[in-house]
Amino acid sequence: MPKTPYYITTAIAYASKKPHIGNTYEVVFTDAVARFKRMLGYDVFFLTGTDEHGLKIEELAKSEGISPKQHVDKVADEIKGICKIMNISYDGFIRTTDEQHEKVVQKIFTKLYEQGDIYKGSYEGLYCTPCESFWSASQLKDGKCPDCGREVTKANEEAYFLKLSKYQKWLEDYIEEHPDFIVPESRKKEMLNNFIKPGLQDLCVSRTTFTWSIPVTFDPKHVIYVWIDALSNYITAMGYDPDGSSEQFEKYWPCDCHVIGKDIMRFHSIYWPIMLHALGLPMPKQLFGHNWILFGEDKMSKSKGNVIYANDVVDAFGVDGARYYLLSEMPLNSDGSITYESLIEKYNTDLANTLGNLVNRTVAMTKKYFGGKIMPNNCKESIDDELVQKALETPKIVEKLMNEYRMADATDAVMSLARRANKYIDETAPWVLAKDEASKDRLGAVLYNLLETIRFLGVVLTPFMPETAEKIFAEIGTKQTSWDSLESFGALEAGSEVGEPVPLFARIDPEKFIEEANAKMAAQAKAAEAEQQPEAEPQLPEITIDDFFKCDLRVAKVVSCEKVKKSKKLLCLQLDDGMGGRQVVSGIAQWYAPDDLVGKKVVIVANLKPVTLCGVESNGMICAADTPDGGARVIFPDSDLPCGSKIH
RNA sequence: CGCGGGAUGGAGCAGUUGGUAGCUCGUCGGGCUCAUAACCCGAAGGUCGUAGGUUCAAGUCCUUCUCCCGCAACCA
Repeated sequence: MPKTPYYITTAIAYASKKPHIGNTYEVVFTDAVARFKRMLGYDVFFLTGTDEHGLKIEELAKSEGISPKQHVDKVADEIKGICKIMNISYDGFIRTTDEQHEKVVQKIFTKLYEQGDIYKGSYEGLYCTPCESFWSASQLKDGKCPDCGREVTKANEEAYFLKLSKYQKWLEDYIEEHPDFIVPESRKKEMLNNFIKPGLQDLCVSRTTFTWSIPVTFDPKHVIYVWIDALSNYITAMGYDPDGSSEQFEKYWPCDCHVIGKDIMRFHSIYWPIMLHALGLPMPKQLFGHNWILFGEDKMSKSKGNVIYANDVVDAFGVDGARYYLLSEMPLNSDGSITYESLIEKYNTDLANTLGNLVNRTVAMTKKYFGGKIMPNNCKESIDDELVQKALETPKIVEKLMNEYRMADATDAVMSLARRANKYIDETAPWVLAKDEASKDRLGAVLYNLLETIRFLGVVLTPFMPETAEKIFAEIGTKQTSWDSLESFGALEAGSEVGEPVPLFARIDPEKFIEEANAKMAAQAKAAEAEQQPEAEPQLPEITIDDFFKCDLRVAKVVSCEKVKKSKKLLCLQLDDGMGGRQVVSGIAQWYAPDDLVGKKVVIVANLKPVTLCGVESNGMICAADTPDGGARVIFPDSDLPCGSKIH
């Protein structure tokens, strides 16, 4: 009987810079699923890769003085390197600059155009001529181009659009009728309520403002903009072709699971299904949106110095230490958090103490009492039953949990068996048995049960920690490593020899480690700070003093201040401006509590045209300085300046 | 009232269809010595965010409120 195909993918990583450990989580997660499915006998294809086009990469390459291709080659190599050190068992690695991919994407684009799903229209926006860029109103800084600060003008750009509106109803019905299509459930509701039900806007799928992308065949001044290019990787990599697909594609499509971050759920649950539907292809069976791994409470960022890369963790904890941590720490319903404290704790308690020490002490006893030879189990006692029972049910539990993507619970189920085995050693006290020649048979049986349980552990751990599993098998001298071999207790080969007892995981001293890690983080933050200096904002074009005097800057006192309801960023301030008072709304709620500001003097732009924000009128602007980490700090003038003082 | 998720012993989490509240870590006490000062046992510690309601019975269902988080909107 042919094996059932199973096709699983990660999102392709944007090849702009080296991914950190949080980004690496996805590929490790997917790898565990892929390995697990292979063990169950599926014919698995596991695809990952890189997304290599776009303006950002074009610009990055320019600033580095290399070609975009050179840049993405470098980053793609880094990403492949990470896969290698994390022991990722992908079957395919697609790059969107692969010739085959580019060719097929062009065909897809053309096909959609010819059948009327893509049409030519115009893209309305605010255009900055020198930068050749379009901006939306909300991207503008003070009404000017956020890049160069110059005036923008209303302009139309010719562009191609994908008709999402046409398929809205179909998509809504499809998602409602297939409750397992988008998991977890909360993400599905998010998509449905926030995007689909309010109505889909046709999607702009081409650009003329940069060139580092795939040209539109029939209109080469346009390049294909991200979505059609990037999402198609899942089918082009498998050999899809509108003119006739490969056997491989026919075999594996539709995909069983797209593993993606929650941030790109939108593209995968809306654009992708509509594209596929328009192409006449079946839907992927499932989209799994995973959460993020944060550093403590924070997002990782270079300026905070808390960026952890895969190789940092691997250097200290080994591949499997890193894999185990990522897989076992992620909660179901919220973002996970990585800290060195929890990393060390998990490593020491689960891997070194519970699992590693179990293997070590068992093998050591086998050496000591039987010269390393595995004795047959011909002396059973009822006290063995509980251990045997637990060993037999563990693979079934893991299977169930893995099918629900509950990694943390699955790894815990494995550890639970290891703990039970440690307890069994206490219950049977082999060192007591060893003292009496008459209980030699029983001693052999006890060790057999332990070694067999360890074999179970090894097999069941394989998807999560493949390298450790291999070490375990070598240490207990078994060739019985298949999932099927866990059907019954006793497949371990009596008569064969165990290996040398080598510790699987060396314990780590938390205090010493954290001290070093903190020093490293501080150094990283400092380096990032230094690196950021040259990136100072370019000075704006010259103005005259008359231009400056158009701007009425005043000192004002904050009389009262409160948060704007329904808004996370806005504070509403009542000011004494020496001119009768006014109300100003400011987007600084993330950095200032209302009480921080009351009574303080601030600098305002007094003659700014009033606007309404979130339903609240704002007459002016509070002056604040940008901070390197993207925050803002309000400028406080001397408190003895009278309200209304003019500033120049 | 924009949409959705969450609030469970010191910490991090699990609790399927309502029926004595669990797990890991930490703490305290004890045991063991095969082992990586590892392992095993026991104990302390929770009125399951708040206020009501349904029920013989609610962490689990309904409603109110408070606080967190995600998405959307919003940084004049």
